[in-house]
Amino acid sequence: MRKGEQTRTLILNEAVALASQVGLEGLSIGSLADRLDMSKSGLFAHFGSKEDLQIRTLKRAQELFLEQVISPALEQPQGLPRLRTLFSNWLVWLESNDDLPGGCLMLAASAEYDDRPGAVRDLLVAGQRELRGAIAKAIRLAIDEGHLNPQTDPWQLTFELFGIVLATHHDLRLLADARALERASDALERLIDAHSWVLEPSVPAAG
Amino acid sequence: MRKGEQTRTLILNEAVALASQVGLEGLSIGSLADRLDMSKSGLFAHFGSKEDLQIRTLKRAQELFLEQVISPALEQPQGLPRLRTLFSNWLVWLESNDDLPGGCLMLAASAEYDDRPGAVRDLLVAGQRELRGAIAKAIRLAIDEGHLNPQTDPWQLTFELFGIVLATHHDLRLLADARALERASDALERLIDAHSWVLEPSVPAAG
DNA sequence: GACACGATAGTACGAACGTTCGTTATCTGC
DNA sequence: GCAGATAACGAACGTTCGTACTATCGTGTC
Repeated sequence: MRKGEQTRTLILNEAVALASQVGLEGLSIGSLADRLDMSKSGLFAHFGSKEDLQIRTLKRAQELFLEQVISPALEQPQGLPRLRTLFSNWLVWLESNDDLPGGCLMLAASAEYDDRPGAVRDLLVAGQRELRGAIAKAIRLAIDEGHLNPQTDPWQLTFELFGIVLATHHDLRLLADARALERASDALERLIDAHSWVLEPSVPAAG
Repeated sequence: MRKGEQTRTLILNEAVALASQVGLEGLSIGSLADRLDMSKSGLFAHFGSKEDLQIRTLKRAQELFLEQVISPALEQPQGLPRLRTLFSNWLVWLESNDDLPGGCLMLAASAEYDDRPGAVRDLLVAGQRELRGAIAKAIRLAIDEGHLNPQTDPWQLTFELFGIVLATHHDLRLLADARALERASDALERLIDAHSWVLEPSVPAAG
């Protein structure tokens, strides 16, 4: 009973790494077995189907994200500190190659499955909804703490923050441009500035 | 000679549509032939290899992007009008299902190939560099026209603008959330505001 | 109208895919 | 240390993949 779960975890960790590079669809049972010096059938026995393997792999990645990005942020005080920690953890998650040599698996899978209905897509949507909710909540708390302007729309700010993360991931991965991290930080600060308390609203010259 | 190019164009248009849904890697010659009521071998004869098909498909999509997004924007006067047109054309491109029922092929392919070296990836990188350059140039012209603050970093603003587009694509595709378009517009306006001329810098209450 | 050539179809191939099977090896609880 | 359960194996299934070779069809030209 114990040995089974042990190797299953081993398999899933390798699956997360491999899928981050070739995608959840490109993840093949044969190549995964080769990487682990296992037989194809021996590996397959741990999962009823390929879809099951894909789902468990995705869930494992979501678990890692929770451990490495969300949870540490929740230990920070409410408001901007928590929000900033969340963001910087997220950037580390994007560039860290320890568990995900091919970048964030959820982002890769989102692009891969946005037009493929099924359990994998449903899981992605659920995870994304949860994540957006968590960010919006953190923003709401920052408003409550007086760190952000109460006119701030949490969902709008969440949207824009997510956009920065996406652009960072894109530039890090496709363009291999490390400046993306600095750009992301700058963008975050400008975003926070724009939603901070102001004595006088800014006055455009023309308009 | 003429018939060949004609059907090749037909094939590529269908390939763009199919690849936007299943990805350039998921694009298979057999299924593409079925869709066009052609034989696999007859279709294959038009392309020396699958990679060639993938590359031509991607180039066709880049062509469409140029026609539908970039070129119309260049007909607008320099500065913010051109920048706004570029952006709104881009949003239409994202949601329009005429040519790309599965969303922007370049964005999908970028996620798919960011870890697969080869000609496809090289083409993606080149296209992305070109696009970023075009946006940055439009921003520079907006600065020259006095529409934007001369302290604006064109590359930074390009990065953030691209992030909004990515977030919009993500929300439209994965979450099927049409509000993304409004969020994108709001985000763009805030971004422009932040880089417009101001009489007095905004003063945060705390800091 | 026949010829030539490009365009399409047909067939076959080796490899890889996910999956199932029966068997063997290894672990675990008594 | 034995018995039963679990884990891993190797082989084979049918299907699909990309690709190659050959034959037929359609079209444009003299």
